[in-house]
Amino acid sequence: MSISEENLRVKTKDMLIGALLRAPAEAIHRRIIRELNAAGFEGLSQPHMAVFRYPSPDGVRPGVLAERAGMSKQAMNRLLGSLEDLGYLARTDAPDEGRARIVRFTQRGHLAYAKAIEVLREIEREWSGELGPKDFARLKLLLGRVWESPLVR
Amino acid sequence: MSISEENLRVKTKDMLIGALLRAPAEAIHRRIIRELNAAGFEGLSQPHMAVFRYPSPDGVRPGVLAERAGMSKQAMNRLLGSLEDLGYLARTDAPDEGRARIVRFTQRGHLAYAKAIEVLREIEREWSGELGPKDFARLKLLLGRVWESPLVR
DNA sequence: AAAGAAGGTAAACATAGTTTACCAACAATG
DNA sequence: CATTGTTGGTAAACTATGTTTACCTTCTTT
Repeated sequence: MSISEENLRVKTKDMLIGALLRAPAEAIHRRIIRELNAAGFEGLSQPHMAVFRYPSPDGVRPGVLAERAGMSKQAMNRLLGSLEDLGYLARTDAPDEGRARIVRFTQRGHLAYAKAIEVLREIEREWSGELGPKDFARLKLLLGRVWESPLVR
Repeated sequence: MSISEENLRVKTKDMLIGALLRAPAEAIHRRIIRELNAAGFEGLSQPHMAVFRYPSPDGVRPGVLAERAGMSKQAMNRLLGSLEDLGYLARTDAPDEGRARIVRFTQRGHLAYAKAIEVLREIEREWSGELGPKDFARLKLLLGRVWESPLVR
């Protein structure tokens, strides 16, 4: 190993939970966008992922999506307009609920969302191969416990 | 539990690794910015975190930081200019290395970075309390193995 | 010496978000 | 039952943050 490589190599032992979560989360994020585009779902970019993510936006009101994504209703509404133009979803009137609207996937939207899930499952297979199925299951279980706790709120 | 609450509640079992990593990573990210600002390190915002994160930018060239952050050298250079104006760092000439420059924390920069680490350690204590020390250690160990693997590249 | 590569910087531009402002539908209240 | 307030949504102006394009300086190569 060269001196520069040794200097660049990072010490996992010193790493705190922030970086340990951030790095793989970002890598996954980028990969999903890349593979969606490659699979013919063009036009989808980073910001759109605030909509195309768990839990599914299908059947949900715009304001709720804005809150989930931690952004203003106006910003979310623009994203929705953009995704509508790209043919992934439609905003329909909610019957009997005042001015409320409801976001619905189009056929194309359903396909794109399914593709994203497919990519994620492939990533899970890779991780499972690297860590071993038992340890990967453990990892998911632990992260699930974090999610269910008040820590993430 | 009301009907609407039940509908909103999310099923951890169904969650894929993307959401399981993303949600806590984002929560931690926001909290660090909030607590840094509250501790008197004002002006620091989301984009600055591309610099203020592991591994430390201290002693590193701007181009390397750009690559680490996955952004253009120009965008990084602006961030660095902003952080320089805020008094957190300085770009100094690198001796005997052509046009190269080196990023150095100021006193204030060192203090802010130390504060961020302190917040992270507090978060780790909280997680450790929630999961139990053993399971939290396991979680970090597993994430460390992911980091060391080619999965994150 | 000339050409090219590496590192950095600057300005124009595009994108994506917030702020401000407004409209429509329903609920509550006198 | 008219007025007021609340909720949900939308539009436009503004702000920030990033990329693209272009250029400068220093060092290396030929």
